[in-house]
Amino acid sequence: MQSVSELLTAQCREALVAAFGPSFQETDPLLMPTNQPKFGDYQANVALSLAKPLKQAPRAIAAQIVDHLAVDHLSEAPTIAGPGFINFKLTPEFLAQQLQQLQQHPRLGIDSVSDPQKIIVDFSSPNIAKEMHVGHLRSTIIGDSIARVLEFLGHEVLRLNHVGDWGTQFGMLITYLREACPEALIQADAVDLGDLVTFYKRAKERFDRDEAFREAAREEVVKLQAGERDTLRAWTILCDQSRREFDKIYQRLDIKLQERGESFYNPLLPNLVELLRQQQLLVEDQGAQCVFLEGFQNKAGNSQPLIVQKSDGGYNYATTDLAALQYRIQDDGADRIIYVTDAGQANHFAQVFQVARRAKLIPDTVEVVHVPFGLVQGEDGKKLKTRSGETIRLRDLLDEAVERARADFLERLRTDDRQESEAFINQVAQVMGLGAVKYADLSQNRTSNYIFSYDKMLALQGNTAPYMIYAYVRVQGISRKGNIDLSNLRSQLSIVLTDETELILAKHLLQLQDTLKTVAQDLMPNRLCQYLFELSQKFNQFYDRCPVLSAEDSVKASRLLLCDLTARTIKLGLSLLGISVVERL
RNA sequence: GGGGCUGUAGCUCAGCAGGAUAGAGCGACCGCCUCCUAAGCGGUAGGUCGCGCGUUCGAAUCGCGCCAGUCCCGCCA
Repeated sequence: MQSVSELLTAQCREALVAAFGPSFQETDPLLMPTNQPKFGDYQANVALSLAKPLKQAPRAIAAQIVDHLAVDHLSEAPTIAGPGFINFKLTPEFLAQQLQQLQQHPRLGIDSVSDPQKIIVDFSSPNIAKEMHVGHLRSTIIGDSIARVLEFLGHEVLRLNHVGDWGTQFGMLITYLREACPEALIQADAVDLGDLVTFYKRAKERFDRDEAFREAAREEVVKLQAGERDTLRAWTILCDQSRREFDKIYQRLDIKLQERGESFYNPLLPNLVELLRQQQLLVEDQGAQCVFLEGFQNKAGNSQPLIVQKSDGGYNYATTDLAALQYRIQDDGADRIIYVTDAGQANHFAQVFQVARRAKLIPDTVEVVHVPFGLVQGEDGKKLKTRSGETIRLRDLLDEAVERARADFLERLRTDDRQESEAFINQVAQVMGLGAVKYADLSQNRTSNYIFSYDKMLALQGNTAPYMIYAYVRVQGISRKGNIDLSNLRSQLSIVLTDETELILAKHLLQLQDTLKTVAQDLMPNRLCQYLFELSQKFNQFYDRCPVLSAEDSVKASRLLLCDLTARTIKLGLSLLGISVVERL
């Protein structure tokens, strides 16, 4: 379906052309929702911006546009207000007709895109032999939501988990384990992941202070890269073990993604360096193979290098990312590649993208984009560091969230003197707890930093997942109470919108498509959260003022329709955030 | 030294392809359950949109400069 704003925009375009000629075909009418009800529902600001080129007064321009507007099938007569705004107020009849269409549309009015793209979303990406912590939560949840939205819109999405399963860290860890815990290297599950993390920290300490250890670790890396049998087996065991732990988390969070770690690209690295050499981008400096960057300077004011091959012959993660980029474009056939990582890597990606462009690895038709998010900070405003040991483990965080939701729900049951089955209580706790965690993260503009707080993350009131789930449950309550099968509402029922809250709700229901398109373009799930929160607010106001079941038949029918559309929209919207609902509370 | 991000109400943040009187949640205070579940609804209080200059008919939004916080910057990822 065409959205209301698309319909109005199209009409404005036609009016512009009719009034001022074909050269205005591409002029954006600058249509947007009004910020105040007294100005109607939408406003077109184009008249003001045309004042200078047309050398006419904005209000006079607006008048000419209005003269050529044919919008009486959807709006009351447009008015010119203030310095030259054109205001539109949608008619109740039009809204009713649009709602009817929505009701019959299997995807709530959202058509699949006509030009599906192959899109890679690279997210989550924990490191092998480390535990997932709150820092991984943001990438995982934001990436998953972006993938869900793009999938729903009809794109072919490849969700890639670019796990850290290669490199110096393994040299350290394996070297350390050889002496501290050799059984971990030959036998699966000889130690658990928590112990591995401890070993990793100790290995890192040794690496930082012990020259001989450092040398041994490097040799181990060389063996790994050469595919030496012992080392490779140790590596495989470590990876398998970590993978099982990750999968538990992903299963719990209902996140699907395909693992393709750094090691996957390892065989491609020599060719990539060779390619850079052929492109004459490579410069040897102090034994390392470098590409000197444009626009990046070091302290001395000289051009900064991106090292693609170390002086010892090893490769860096920049090399891997370049190889991955090449593979994803040439072999996966990606049209758009999205990297969801913390903002601290902005420089890195800018550099990698620059070198890739200069090496002609990125055709003009392919979009590569870093989707950064702010750091997870402690209460002190400092970055939560893995090495500090104060990091909160992801699985503990999720446990805590579910436990709090459960305690809260039990308290409510006690207050209302209700009895419920254990299974039901568990389900509510699960949905509410995990929903709260995900929503807390997604509802923030991802670029801002995130000060970690259990209390804020797990709040169950206000702009939270439970608020929206509650609105959804209210609709299901009406359905149960009235014995009404909402999925079976008569499609030709008449709709009468009279109360202000009904009109406001109806208008908001019709904006889902605009919202999803924005999210797909800007990759900002918080816009969808904002939309759903406002929808729930508007529904609750409607619910407060407009009885449904006790209303007379014609009114009741259209109110049921509003309820059903609201519930379906909330359920769909939350699902695109990776959040599920319950049918009752 | 260079660069990224951030700075909006007591707190946490939306808004930033320029648009009419800057919004929400939490917290505070005052109301609303004989009526579809109050995880709800209504109301009050609370802001020199970090500071300055500029572009513009119009700037929280764009540009430049400054201040503050945070992160990154050659062989870790």
